[in-house]
Amino acid sequence: MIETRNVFLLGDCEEELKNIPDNSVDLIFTSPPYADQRVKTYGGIHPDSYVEWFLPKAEEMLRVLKPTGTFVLNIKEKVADGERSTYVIELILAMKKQGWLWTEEFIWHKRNCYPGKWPNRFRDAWERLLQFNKDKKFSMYQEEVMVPMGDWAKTRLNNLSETDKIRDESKVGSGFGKNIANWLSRDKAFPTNVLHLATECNNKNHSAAFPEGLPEWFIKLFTKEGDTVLDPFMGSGTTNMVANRMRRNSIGIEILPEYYEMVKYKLSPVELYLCEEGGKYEKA
Amino acid sequence: MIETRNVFLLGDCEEELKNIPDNSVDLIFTSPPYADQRVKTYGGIHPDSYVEWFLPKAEEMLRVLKPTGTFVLNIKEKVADGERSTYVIELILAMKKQGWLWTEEFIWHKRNCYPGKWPNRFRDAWERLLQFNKDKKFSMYQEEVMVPMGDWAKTRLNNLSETDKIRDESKVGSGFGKNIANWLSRDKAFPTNVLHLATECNNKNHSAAFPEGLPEWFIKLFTKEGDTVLDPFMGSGTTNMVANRMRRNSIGIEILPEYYEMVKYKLSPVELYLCEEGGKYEKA
DNA sequence: GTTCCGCATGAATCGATAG
DNA sequence: ACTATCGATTCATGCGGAA
Repeated sequence: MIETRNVFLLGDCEEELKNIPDNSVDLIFTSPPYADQRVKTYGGIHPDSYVEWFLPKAEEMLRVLKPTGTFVLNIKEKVADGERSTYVIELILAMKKQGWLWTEEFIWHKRNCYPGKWPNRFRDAWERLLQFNKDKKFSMYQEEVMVPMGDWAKTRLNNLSETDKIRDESKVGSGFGKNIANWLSRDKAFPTNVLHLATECNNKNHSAAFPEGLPEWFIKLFTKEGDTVLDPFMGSGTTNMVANRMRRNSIGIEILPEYYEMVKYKLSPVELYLCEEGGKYEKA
Repeated sequence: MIETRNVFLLGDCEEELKNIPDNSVDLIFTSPPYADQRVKTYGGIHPDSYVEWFLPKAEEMLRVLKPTGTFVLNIKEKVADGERSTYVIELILAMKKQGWLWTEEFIWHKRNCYPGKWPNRFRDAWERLLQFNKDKKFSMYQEEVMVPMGDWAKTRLNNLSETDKIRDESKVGSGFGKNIANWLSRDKAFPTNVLHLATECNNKNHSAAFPEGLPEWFIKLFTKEGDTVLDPFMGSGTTNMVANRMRRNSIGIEILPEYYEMVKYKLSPVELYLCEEGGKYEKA
């Protein structure tokens, strides 16, 4: 029997993070409000002041993260006046000055991105997953995401391939589509820093910012059972719910009471799990 | 009969670019030596001085590009001492100060055949394709790169137009409404800003920096026949060869005599093409 | 029970119109 | 002139009901 603890805090994470001890969190996974987005719900942060807004929060996150821990930041800059805004890359530079190591940048390829057509631009189908660390020696459990090819192939082929194969075949001679057979013949899939996940566009009470598969992958990769996962911009609590299911302790901070209450209602502060052969993450 | 002109220059592009007139190039597509990469061939540029090294060259490129033209820069920062280097994002900020517009960042997802494994990092499967422009109004031929629609289109195409009509009627209020013709007989969709191309695994007598499909896609997108494509870091001449095949004029600058000679040998300064029904890019 | 179809809707972006 | 709002455009996905 494993007991997993959930802590939910209501308020601005810049303040609420101060209630969390130094070096106590194994993974921070979050998707903050993007600049000028969600103006109605979060008030909206102007691109020009985004770095300044985020930096003190990042400072607290740096404090609460264990030296072996990892911070994964899901973010994407929007277009302003025909150009990509630079606040995200400015944030990277600023966080480095703050003491963070910018270890890696993963790409989340959104298969079902928002539609639309413009004369000067295609649809934006990717977001950044910036990996930051306190120390060069951090915990990483690669084998947890190096799943057998059987499962991975099904996912890849179901999610990706029918469309991709068609598109590939139309590009003969350009190097497209040559290597699909290679993916099929492997017994182990080696993950890369590119993730393919569809957004979940059909949620009930709320719109999830990201699919569950996203936090799940990083929780597998950077934590083990019993570790602690923090989301300082909890929103609808996707990260916490997934962490919970995977037998990790979770901390969530949310500034909006309606989201805070909703998550508290959905997830209990203590969850009990039964250890069973074969069944992972099964609730007791 | 169409005549296409190729110009090859031997030398440092910072100097050689000065031989090219103002506002004369429609597309610059290039993959410069990455910092600390290709140490043997280019001498290697240290990450700390990369921006400083690149900037005067970018200044000349800004001069030779037409106002309607586009600069596509294929680049990826390497890992140094466990961290991603920041010279690429610093370069973006510096080029903006120089007058460039950072219009878009495309992702080249490299579907590679050779996996790798490190204790703290997965294989890097993507590179940046940074799009810069001089002006907000630039030429873009989107219909040239359309891709087949997803699977659902086969069975759901009819329904989609129904759905769309209904959705449209809910917004009726003024004018003609939408153009239904856009949806009838639609079998292609516009692509996104994520490109899937396999790296070329077959080794030739040189190591190509990128597969032919990469310049081909951007040449289709940003130029028409008879336009001029420039690669200031020509290397083995992939960009020029593709441009040539697609009936665009090309300019290539290369600092290493052996590459320069090889390309001159492969590609003649003037190519003649026969215009035929149905056959695109067929050599006379 | 499968499969198929109807349908709603997304961390989007632009251009026109209104204040 | 400059900003805020709004309508138009578009494609992939999952759910739920129908065949």
